[in-house]
Amino acid sequence: MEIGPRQAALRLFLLRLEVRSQISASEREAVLSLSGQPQKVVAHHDFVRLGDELEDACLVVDGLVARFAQLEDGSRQIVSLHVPGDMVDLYSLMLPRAPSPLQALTNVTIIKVPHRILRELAFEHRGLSSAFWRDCVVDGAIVAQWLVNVGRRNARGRIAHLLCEMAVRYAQIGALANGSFPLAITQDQLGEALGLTSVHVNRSIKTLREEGLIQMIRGSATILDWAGLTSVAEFDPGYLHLPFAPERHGMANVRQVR
Amino acid sequence: MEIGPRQAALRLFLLRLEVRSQISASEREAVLSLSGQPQKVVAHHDFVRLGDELEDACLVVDGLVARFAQLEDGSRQIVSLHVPGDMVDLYSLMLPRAPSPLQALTNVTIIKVPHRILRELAFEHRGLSSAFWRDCVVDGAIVAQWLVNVGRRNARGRIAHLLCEMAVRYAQIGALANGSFPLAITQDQLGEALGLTSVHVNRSIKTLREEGLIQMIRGSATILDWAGLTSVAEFDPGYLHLPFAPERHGMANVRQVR
DNA sequence: CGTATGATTGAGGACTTTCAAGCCAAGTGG
DNA sequence: CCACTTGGCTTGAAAGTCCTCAATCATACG
Repeated sequence: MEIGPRQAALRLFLLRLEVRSQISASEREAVLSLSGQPQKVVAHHDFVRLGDELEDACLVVDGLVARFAQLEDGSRQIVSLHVPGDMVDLYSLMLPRAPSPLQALTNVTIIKVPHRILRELAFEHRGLSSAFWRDCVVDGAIVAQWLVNVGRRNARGRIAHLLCEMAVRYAQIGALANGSFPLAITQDQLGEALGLTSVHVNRSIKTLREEGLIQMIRGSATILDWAGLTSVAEFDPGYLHLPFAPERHGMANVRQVR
Repeated sequence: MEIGPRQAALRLFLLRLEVRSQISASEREAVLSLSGQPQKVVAHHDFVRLGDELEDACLVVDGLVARFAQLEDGSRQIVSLHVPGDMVDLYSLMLPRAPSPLQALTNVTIIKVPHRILRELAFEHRGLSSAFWRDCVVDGAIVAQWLVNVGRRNARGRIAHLLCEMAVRYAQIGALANGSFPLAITQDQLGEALGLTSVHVNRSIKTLREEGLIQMIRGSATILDWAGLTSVAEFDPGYLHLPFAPERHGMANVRQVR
């Protein structure tokens, strides 16, 4: 039997909940039977605006979604990135008035899952209530790591750290192979996430490339030297609360001789 | 009847929960009867270390507490600041293995509230469960704002924004009067919070002072021109989810003529 | 094939850091 | 009561990182 995109996204969502929390069989079923029709959003469209009164949370089915803030001069700071299986604004259950807008960085498919249903689930199932709460907390911990990244590292380190994080997160959804994962993000958007200009992002990527650590072409990132990159980034994946074994993705934990 | 420091801190904690969530009378009583003896921590001491297995959450009774991250070179990034009435690591209910260390920036009094008791409370009282969850989410939203601050604003703007935020938070606990509040933080620590060096913090504070916007002396910050400062900071208090009326604290919303 | 979006590179300037020194207020001990 | 110490604040000069402006290049697409 073929499974649709909705089912696939729900499985990813469930899988991540299970990695971080204890989920019972009935809770598992409840999550997998969540409703909501997939809908498409074109690249660069802000599909949630600041202050919107939300009645649904967005589950990413396909593509890359960003949560961001915008200043008066129009410049943006991306505050989090979301891959398929992420419930982008699960926190909106607690803050239905959107505290940050959401943008589709690429063409995206999302499912709007009604708050009402999520609340019912959390009400009926203690385990899911905790799991949702915990996921919100982990999301916060990731933002905190980004703050450390932007506050303390130089451009090269910031990019390295982001790439490490995204590699682990793409591994979790089975989209990391031979060190490559589909990071469909422009250098402009990377700059918005890292507190840099696209020009400087470009130069720093060049440095990392010349060091033999990474490669980035046409929406795909490849990590050539996991040990080297994590060392540059001072990356410790603990904060993601995901299992990760680099050697299972063609990223032998051996620093190349240069 | 005199109330002890524990009772005072619990009242501040409860007050903030009530501002952000619907709390029933029985829930109110339950919060106020939380146990835990006050204990003192001397300035600069890291009283929670990375990876500690926690069995309590820390409620600040007095002083200023910081959550931070430390890099290999010893440099630190402060990720959040906590004033009296804040349950610093409420999130530890969901992540008992400390994801960030905690430091006393000043001499501090805290109460360690057992997770067990908080869990019982959340289990018995739906409203408290939501309130705790929501508070975790708001804490995350504050960190996200800090990320925007560090990622997008220059030193002057960052300091202005932090001062605005802390003014609102001190107002909430009744510690803002005539634009002054007790921000007992060194310029070194300010730098650690804002991704700057203390030298540059110093120069930027000087600028703000010369512009007639603020004054900072001996552990006390004074906002001389609220409108001017919020304008420099592009500050919008919404993300704090606290009530705030500047004119009630001797901070008329009128920009001074310079 | 022209157009558009994103990547790349150069040059100059702005903001921030580093290193170093001096200052000031508060606390300590003789 | 006063030298002495200490932690934190202040300032100067030089260097470094990152930004701005601008032009060129590459790739995809209608």
